[in-house]
Amino acid sequence: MASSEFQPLQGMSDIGVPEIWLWQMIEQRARTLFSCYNYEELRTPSLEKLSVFKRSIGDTTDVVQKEMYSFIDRGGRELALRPEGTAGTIRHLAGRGEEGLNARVFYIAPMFRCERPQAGRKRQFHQVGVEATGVPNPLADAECIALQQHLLEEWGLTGSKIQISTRGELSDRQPVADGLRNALQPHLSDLCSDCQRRINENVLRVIDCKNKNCGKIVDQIPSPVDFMSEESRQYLDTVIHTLKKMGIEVELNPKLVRGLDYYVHTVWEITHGALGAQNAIAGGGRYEIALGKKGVPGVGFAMGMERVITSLESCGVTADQFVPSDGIWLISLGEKALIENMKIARKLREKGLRCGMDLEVKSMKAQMRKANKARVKKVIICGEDEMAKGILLVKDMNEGSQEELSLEDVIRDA
RNA sequence: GUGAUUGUAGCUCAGUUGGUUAGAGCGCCUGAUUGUGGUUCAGGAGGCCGCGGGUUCAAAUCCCGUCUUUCACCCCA
Repeated sequence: MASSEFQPLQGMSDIGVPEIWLWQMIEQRARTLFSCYNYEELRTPSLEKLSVFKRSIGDTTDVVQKEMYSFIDRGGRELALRPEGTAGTIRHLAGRGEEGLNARVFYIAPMFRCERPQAGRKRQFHQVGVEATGVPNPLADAECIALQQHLLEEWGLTGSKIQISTRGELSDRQPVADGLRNALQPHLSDLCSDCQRRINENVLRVIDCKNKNCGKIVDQIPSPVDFMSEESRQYLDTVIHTLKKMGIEVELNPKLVRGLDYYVHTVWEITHGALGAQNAIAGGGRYEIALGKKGVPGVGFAMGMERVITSLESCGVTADQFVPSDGIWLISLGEKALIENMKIARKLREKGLRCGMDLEVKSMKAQMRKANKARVKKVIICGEDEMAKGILLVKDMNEGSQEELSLEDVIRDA
């Protein structure tokens, strides 16, 4: 790409042939599966009031504080491009009253985060996600994880790992934070400088610090789950037990930390080795989102489509496997045949057949080459002889055989 | 936001210590006696050397800025 005039913005990309075939496969199979699980599609606007995200994702989270595209519009309103799908979805469902409190919706949509691009991280990226509202129920969480695992299977992804943990109930937060702080206090001087700061701001972050030294210390102290109530631990056990019965393998990881404020109870993450530093292809959890005086409880997940695609490619699922390869190419020998073929093409397309042709007179050789590139199954040759005889010469591109057929025969065979 | 890294044909990339008309492979187009693709052979088209400035007799090559690529930190999907 020589000139920047033709480039999209930093961290954003155009998606076309050939990758688009993979995207289409992913979206088609997702829609089909969601319908099997009784989820309906919901499309919310990309742009929302800033407060929608501040309140549900959390005012102090990095996503809100430093990653959002937010701005003041001409009317002086504070707006933001959505950095994730849950907040807008819940905003919508909360407005639907009672039926919104017991709904199942899915979305496939672009999200925006103004970060420095990196492997598996774009400024405009795409998520497929679901939200199922309703009071906390371990079976709902299990079903949600099962759906997600099923989806990965449909796409043909292998080698992914589901890690699960819990954040407990709201009332568990304080005991967990206090417990961790107390446990870490004796090791304070051995923690990295970031963690010394985190211990006051957000203790949970110490738990998943990548620093080796911090990791060793964290291994010695109790996990967050140990400080939670009996009920919270029981809830997680039920989720894991149910999944086991359903034949779904998950790995309990008490050190799993999810950054968004709205999570309560079950949280999980799906990772894949092909990814690099950003190794999570998906994340999910149960949440309780406050909107006005209402708290909307639910469970949901989001998967990063770009990350799913790099994972798929690493296990041999690539775009060229989904190239359209049926269809017909019309070859016209002479001006009159060109017009005749326009008429035939129209008829074939009315029957739902993929059908292409050159729109100017070219050599037969050139037209055959195009037919080959278009990967069509059959070629119809139309010239003076055929028009005189009132038939079409049909060539099978794989076998190389030719036969004379009527238009009706062609339509029936295809 | 911090630290690295990249930019030359549609694609993947060469391009010597600055030196004349910037190359290759793939792809594309045209042909190899009548109206037949994939293979082969011959020929051809196609470059703001990311952009702007500077140094120099001379810059794809050196310097500065800017945009972009890729990667890591941070955080997340």
